[in-house]
Amino acid sequence: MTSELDRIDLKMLRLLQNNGRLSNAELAKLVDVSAATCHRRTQRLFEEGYIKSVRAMVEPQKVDRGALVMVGVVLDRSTPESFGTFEKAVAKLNFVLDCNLVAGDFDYFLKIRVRDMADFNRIHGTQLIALPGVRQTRTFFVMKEVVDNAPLNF
Amino acid sequence: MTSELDRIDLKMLRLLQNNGRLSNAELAKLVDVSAATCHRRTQRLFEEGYIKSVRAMVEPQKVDRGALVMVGVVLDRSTPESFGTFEKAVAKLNFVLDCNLVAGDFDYFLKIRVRDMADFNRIHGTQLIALPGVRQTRTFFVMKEVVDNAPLNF
DNA sequence: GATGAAATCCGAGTCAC
DNA sequence: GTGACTCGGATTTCATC
Repeated sequence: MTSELDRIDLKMLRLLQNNGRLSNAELAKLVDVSAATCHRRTQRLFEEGYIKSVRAMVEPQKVDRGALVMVGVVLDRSTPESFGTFEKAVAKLNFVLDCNLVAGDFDYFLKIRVRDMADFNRIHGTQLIALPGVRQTRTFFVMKEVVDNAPLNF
Repeated sequence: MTSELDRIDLKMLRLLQNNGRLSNAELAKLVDVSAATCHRRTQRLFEEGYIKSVRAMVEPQKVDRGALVMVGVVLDRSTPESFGTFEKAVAKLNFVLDCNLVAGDFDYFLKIRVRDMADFNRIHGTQLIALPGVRQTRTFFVMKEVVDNAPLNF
């Protein structure tokens, strides 16, 4: 059963979001509870799904994925089957970081990371416009990343 | 000095990206090196900036930030000062997860997380259109998150 | 139900090689 | 790069409230 989070749980979540490598002992000191209690509470945050995962944030430039592109997609038809087919296909593309169904001028917005513009153009021509049901795409090259993946505020 | 990554380093990066809680001992087994070697290599990945940080991924719905919104922004003027002022102001808004300067019909794209639509409307009226130099904004409410923050493929 | 103290166990970090 | 050793933290037990 998922019960409420108290002030200590929230503080732990914020601390772990900003530094997932905190040891249990360190975290316990920061939130002023015993190591045993801290351990139990952390377990609960995982078990009850408050923390989905802990992830090392890899620097994209360092692994040759320095180009970020936003792509707006419009589908041919707005049927549930059409959406479903498109979504299944997109989920397999590992260069797609985000894919969101939106209300407005586009059906979907994609956030994509690739090596460079040439790489994107190749992928666009071979994989994006080839996605099922795509009528048109609009590409927005990112010229500067001002804020990238900021921690969640809560 | 930043030298190249070999096959083992890359494998470690991928493993840590998918599970930042892996202990050094576990990681060492997975990449088939001794714990001491694994430890030194991991240190290097941090020191040389391959891993920016390790983050607990908090489930937005669980902390009352279930609404995701993409916002396209157009500025009044396209001067460096105008961009700089806008960017400084945006960086202070803790509900902004991403902010990217793009080429195309908009100047910036923002990715925003809030409690709900009512919350967004309040924020839009009081904080977004009030950002320095904003001529217009276009809001795309996210109706379904198909892929959210997928791990980087490299 | 929750907690913290203590006891055990295991891994991190450091050493020599 | 490996293996060993030491020390500190992770995890469990248990008494207590």
